[in-house]
Amino acid sequence: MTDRPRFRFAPSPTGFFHVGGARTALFNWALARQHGGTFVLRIEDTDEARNRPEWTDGIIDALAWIGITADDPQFEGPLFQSDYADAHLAAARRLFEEGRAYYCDMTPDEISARAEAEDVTGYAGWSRDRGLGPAPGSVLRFRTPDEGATIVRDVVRGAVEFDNATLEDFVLVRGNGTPVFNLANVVDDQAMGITHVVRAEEHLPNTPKQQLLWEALGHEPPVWAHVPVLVNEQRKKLSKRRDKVSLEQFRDEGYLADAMVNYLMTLGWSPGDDEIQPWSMVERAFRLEDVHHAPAFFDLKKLAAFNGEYIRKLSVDELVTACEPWLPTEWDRGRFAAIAPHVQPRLVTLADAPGIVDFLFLDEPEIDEASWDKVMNVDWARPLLADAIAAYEACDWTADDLKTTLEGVMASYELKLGKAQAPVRVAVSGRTVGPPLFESLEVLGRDESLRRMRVALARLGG
RNA sequence: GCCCCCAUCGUCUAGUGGCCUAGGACACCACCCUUUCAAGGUGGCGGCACGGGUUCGAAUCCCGUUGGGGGUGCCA
Repeated sequence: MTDRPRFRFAPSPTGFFHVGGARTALFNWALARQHGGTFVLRIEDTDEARNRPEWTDGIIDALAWIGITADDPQFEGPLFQSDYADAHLAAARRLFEEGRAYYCDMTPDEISARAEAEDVTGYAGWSRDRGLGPAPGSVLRFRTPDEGATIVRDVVRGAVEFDNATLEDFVLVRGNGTPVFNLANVVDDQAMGITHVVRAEEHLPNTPKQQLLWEALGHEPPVWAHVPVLVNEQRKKLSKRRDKVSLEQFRDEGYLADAMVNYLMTLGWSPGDDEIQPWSMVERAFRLEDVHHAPAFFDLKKLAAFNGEYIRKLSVDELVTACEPWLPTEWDRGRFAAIAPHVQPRLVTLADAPGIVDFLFLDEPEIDEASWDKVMNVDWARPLLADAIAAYEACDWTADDLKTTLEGVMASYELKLGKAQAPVRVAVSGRTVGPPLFESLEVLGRDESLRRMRVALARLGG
């Protein structure tokens, strides 16, 4: 690798940050870090994006969330494609003057008509020798070589050969005078001193054209690397329409950045037998050469498993802090902290937290009728509840004591603790499932717990 | 149609000619633990797409087939 490699990440703003883009960014970031290089953020802005600066801010925020922070010395940007418009046109002019490109005044309709008539696919260089000059409505086309092959040396795929005869004379500048993606892209990369282009595989077919442009413009092509795309369960490229692809959405649903980053890095690459690895390790171990070649399924279930694991690794303090955005403002923070150790192993996402312990904060528990019917429709439910209330009135109100006391009560019913705790649980929480009962009671407090139990008893006709 | 890429358990992957009776992770199943639900522990199920070569030996190399995907814009 060159001394100070420069990697570029070139998203086009769309109002959300694609998880596939996040992975590509991470790959570039790891490389830049381990080689002391630079991560260049180039915004490939369009007219629409130019009018929406918040889209660019969104990209920067999303990158920051996954640890790629704009104030890091190895981060450069954002740079905007639109700022290089003059350079794009200057390059086009130069290509024309040097005979590497030519003007064509055929309309798309004329082209398809002639292609059909001559039974060829696409544009067959019909204006190559017409000596046309620039004119309104005319496009500038690149004169691709007729013979030989363009060989793209790709770090992950090896040498990929494209027969030049199959490369048509592609458009460089549109009829309205604006440069096309391939031209702008190459000119920008050159202007920004990019040495490594690491991007998704969908760009591979564009690469021979871009490589030809690099050479025509007098530069050595960069190091290319095309990483596999992310696909859905139907093995199709992840699409915004039908797949959950927005990084912001995962963030807002309570996925941890560390979990997301770790999971994303296992798509197309593996850190070894232990997949749960901190970024500090991943950053050192990642190798483009080791990237897998086949598309990878973005598996929400595995992401969820990673997230749960990362949540369980948090200290209780960290967990409480992390949950903050999802907690109703009126909830007592001390009370949440007290029960937090017991919600921790039950979380898939941080957003799940409130739903698990809401009964500790509500004035009245929300009684799930199905749970009530299931648990209370036994003849021993009412007497056991009555006995429990009586025994609890004289109890120390610690989780241990609450458990021992209930065990004393249930002895006369010949019940196991699993059964005996059910009516109490439903009386207090309204549900059959939830955090450990006695710890919950301790946190809820004597008065409120007993009150709820009495309400339940009354409903049972006691 | 044409061009390009790809192919190991359901999924993500390890594997670079003998360490492979193919390893790990997620999911799934069973059991253990247990205060419900989780978490945790143990075990299990499950794969080299197919056909030809090359080689003493192939998941690994070559060819073909089949199957997926991507690209084929005056989109990016």
